[in-house]
Amino acid sequence: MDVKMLCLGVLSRGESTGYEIRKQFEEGSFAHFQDAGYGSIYPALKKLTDEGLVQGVDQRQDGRPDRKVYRITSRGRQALYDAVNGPLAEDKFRSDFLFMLCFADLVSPRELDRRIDERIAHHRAMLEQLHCDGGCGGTPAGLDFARRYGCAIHSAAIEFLEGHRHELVGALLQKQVAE
Amino acid sequence: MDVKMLCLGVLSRGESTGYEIRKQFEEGSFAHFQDAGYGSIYPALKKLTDEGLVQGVDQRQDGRPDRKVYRITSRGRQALYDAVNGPLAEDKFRSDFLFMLCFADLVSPRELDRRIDERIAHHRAMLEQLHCDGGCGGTPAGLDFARRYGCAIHSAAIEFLEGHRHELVGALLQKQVAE
DNA sequence: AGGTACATGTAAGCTGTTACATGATTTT
DNA sequence: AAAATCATGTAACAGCTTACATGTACCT
Repeated sequence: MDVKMLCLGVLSRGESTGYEIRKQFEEGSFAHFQDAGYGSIYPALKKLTDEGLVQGVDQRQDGRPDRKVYRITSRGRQALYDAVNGPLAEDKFRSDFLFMLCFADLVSPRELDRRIDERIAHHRAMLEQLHCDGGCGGTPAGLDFARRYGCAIHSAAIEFLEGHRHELVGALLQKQVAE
Repeated sequence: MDVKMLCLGVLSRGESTGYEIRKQFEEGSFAHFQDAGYGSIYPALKKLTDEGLVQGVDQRQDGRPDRKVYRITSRGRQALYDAVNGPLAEDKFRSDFLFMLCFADLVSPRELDRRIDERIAHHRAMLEQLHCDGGCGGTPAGLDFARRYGCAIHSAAIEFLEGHRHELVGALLQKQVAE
């Protein structure tokens, strides 16, 4: 799914602006498994407009910058339907943190410990975010399932890191003494 | 970390060819959190050679195509050290599967069920792969930790999907009946 | 006879990131 | 007075993917 499809997905839940769509990927229900910045969202909305999948209407506001509210078209809904029912690309996951862990022997145990703390804090923040925007009755079942899936993964990560960090740091400290 | 650093990481564990490095990202210890194809590995090795971080030696083989064996240099080791101790980019995770789940109401319950089966099978395959290449005594502590981290995450994903799939499919079936 | 594994590389293209440009209003 | 929020967009660049080009040997 490219940024175009992601925007279409957000717009299928209701009209929105480029700025608001961005927030969905930063804080909202999609934040834990997708990402997109202004530099990809605005061009995507333009292309979607050219293809007739969305329509944008300028809206004047006083005190605030004008904004352009986008709405999905019926052709847009069809395109989303096709994409969701078509073949899906495999997950892509890249983690500098795990890469660093592979070469943990190059990092001081103290620094490693700090980084693991930071990492756990990050997972906790994600968990809180995911717990926040859930639960309200009107949420579609699939969206809520994806949210709870995210909770499960982040919880498991925290549990693993808290349960096993000492083994890693311990092993590295011992190695350091041996040298 | 770009593909250059990934190659440097693999080469820090011992000399290797482009072809073999690729396999590390497809089946080996890095497969669960990084990815790279020939089209990015070969150019990366060339650039690393130009920068003096690796050295490549041509090796003739009979019956098989000649190959070029790369070895990390001391400057290469320093560069890896710097990268691992420097600031790390945040994890990047994009999942078409989770995106599809968000719009599960657009997919038939039957098809959804099939896709969840497939997904669970995929996680099981990853788990098996991760269990395989682990455990041998000589593995550095960090590499093994990253491997077990992967096991924890994939296990949690399986557990969640098996434990909650019926709620999702059930909700969608009910909705279908209601219409 | 056809598929897979071995093995290296290039070129074009697609996608997304980063930095820039602009500017009012509200909060701290 | 400074920083954050609201708000849209472009241009240059970096990075990775895909397709192409080439060829042997082994397995079914």
